[in-house]
Amino acid sequence: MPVTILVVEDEPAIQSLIEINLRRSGYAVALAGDAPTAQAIINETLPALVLLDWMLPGVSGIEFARRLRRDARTKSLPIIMLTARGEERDKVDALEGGADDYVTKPFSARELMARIKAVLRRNAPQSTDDLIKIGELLLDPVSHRVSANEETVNLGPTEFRLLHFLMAHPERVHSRAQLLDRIWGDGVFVEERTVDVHIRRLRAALESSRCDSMIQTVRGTGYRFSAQSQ
Amino acid sequence: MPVTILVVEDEPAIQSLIEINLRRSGYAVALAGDAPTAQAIINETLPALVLLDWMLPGVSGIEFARRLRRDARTKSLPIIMLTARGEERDKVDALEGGADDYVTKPFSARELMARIKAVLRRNAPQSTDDLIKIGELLLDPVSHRVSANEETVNLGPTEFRLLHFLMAHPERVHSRAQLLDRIWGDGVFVEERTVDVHIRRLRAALESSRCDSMIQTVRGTGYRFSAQSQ
DNA sequence: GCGAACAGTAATAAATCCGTCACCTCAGCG
DNA sequence: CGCTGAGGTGACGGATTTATTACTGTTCGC
Repeated sequence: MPVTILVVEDEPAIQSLIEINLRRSGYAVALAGDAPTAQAIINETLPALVLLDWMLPGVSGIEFARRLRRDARTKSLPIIMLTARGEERDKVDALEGGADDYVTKPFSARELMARIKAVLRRNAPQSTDDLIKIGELLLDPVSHRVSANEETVNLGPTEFRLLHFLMAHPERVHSRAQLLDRIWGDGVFVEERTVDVHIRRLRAALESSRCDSMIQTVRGTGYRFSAQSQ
Repeated sequence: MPVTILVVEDEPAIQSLIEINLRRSGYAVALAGDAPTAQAIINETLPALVLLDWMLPGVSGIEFARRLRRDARTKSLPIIMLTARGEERDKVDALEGGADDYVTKPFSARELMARIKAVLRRNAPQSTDDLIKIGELLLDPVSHRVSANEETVNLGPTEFRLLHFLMAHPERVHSRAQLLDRIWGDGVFVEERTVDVHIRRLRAALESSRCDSMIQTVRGTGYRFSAQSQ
């Protein structure tokens, strides 16, 4: 059973470009030029992932994403946003609107495929007690231990939770707000910049094993944990 | 008797490397260089887990794994495969062949230990009357005795139960609440800080044999018993 | 009943950690 | 090139978490 990806994009050129690449990578593709069509397709058969253009005729992509998040059936349907270059606000809105990732146009086919794969992978059921190993970094939630290249990494409680979250959701940008929500908890009032400081402390702890490069800054948006450097 | 792990691996260097690490973590070890020997050992005494190299002379590891899965007596014997780096197909085959987990070579001792622990935890109750030896520490539930480096360690009743529990569940953080539940009993009302005091007393008793470092504090979470320092 | 051993509590000391702020750096842009 | 805003960095004071010690009451064997 092939994995189906729904592409919501109004420009035919881009649409078919994406379609070709998706098919070549072995995905089944569903196409929609606007939100209503997309909604109809989703009602019919739930795709594994939605590639969603920010600019859509009628209902905007971000609005559509929010709608999907509201509906229980599509609540956890992974969404990747396609945004125009440089529109920082778009990125922020996209992530806060519930997108799992975004890709800025013009994008490379390879990048898009990589992100799709990453999002699909991370959507696999993750029991929070499993060992996580990414690159040389090893995190064991059970013994509450982190090591890199055989060496123990010492972390404070917050840094540990931060790293755990990041490694459980790798290859994905997280806004500071999201990180605060997921790691600090819901009703906590802390400055967003506090995240920076903990990121800093985490990086410092990973520096000796050169793993600090896995924690990457996405300017204007947030942070990302990634195996591939930059 | 402690938990026995069967290592099936033809390279002597790797074999002994694994053996040393396993022993240090408190496991008993059985060694085999090929499938027939391994089979003989298994027929003799069922180990708690099998570490199985993918590349074996004669019968391949994967074939051996399948055979174990076919036999009723070894059907649910946990298997961890050792596969060569990067061979994705191997991993898939290994898991489909019935392995519970796999580790790619070259692997870190730490990772291997963590995975073994995880697999054992998944399908192992614990016989509470077995002799436990981890590092230099030896605890005998039957005679109610503890020794370290041949020297007897004197413990009060609560300290003994605490150490027993910790050694029965090593490499694992326990919150104070969990410890109170499991060691003091369910309906007991005691201050959580009391745990600290008993940990202190336990450490003090282990100090002379330098085993106190095995009882580790995990700030913000609880305590952990571990063979590896820090 | 007496003393030793032990458990639990509380008070105090010590060790870490946390959140902010101020200041610095640097990329992106006109 | 200089501006501007985002992120990096280092320091600090307060807050939290643990360690340690002392103390009290209890149990149990004798």
